[in-house]
Amino acid sequence: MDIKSAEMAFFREGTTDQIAQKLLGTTLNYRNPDGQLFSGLIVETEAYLGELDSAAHAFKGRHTAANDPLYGPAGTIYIYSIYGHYLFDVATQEAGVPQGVLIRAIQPTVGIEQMQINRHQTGYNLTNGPGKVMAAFGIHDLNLNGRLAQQPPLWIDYSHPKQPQAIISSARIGVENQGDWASKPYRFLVGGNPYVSKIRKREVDLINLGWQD
DNA sequence: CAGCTGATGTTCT
DNA sequence: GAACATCAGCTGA
Repeated sequence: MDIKSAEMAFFREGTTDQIAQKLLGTTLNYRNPDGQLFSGLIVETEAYLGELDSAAHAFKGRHTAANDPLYGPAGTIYIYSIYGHYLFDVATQEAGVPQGVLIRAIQPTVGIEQMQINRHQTGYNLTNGPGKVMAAFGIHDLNLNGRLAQQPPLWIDYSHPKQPQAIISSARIGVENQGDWASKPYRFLVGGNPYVSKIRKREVDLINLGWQD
């Protein structure tokens, strides 16, 4: 199997909720037009299971210009704008199956100073929410919508994932009134990591940040 | 720190 | 003109 096949397999291997969990501990990267690199460990994801999922953009097969990337092959980037913010998703199944994973939070590792400038914030507030991640990277448009997340300039590196001590699941955020599936446990997070959105201070692991070793 | 609320801009009706 | 996979700033404790 060549590298391209291996990369595609990562996203197609398993159900979308399994992929959402496998993405925890992998690295999200972005190289901006000035050549600056931004990286962070993915610490929170949500799975959206397509046509049957009442909380998903593709519920009942809804297919518009805006959500078209969800129908692309595994690894297709789906950027969605909401309330003036931009959110990053990746399609997880074969073309025509509109399932995907929303990246909700990262633990920054590279480009932190520029992220602080882009966000006008410091500390855990830098990237502890889906709109905050894109803003930290300086992405405020749909330019990379529909591109592949297996290659620069916006890509996921899953070659040496960091291992969570524990993966916690809960109901997804912000979809409370979106029907029967709203309460299903399709949100996944690295237990104890301080960059997880809405985590309480007393639940944070300040020694290992929720990672093994 | 938790909880509430107004601002926000794109998409679809 | 409504809906929305959000955020920051404010309040009260």
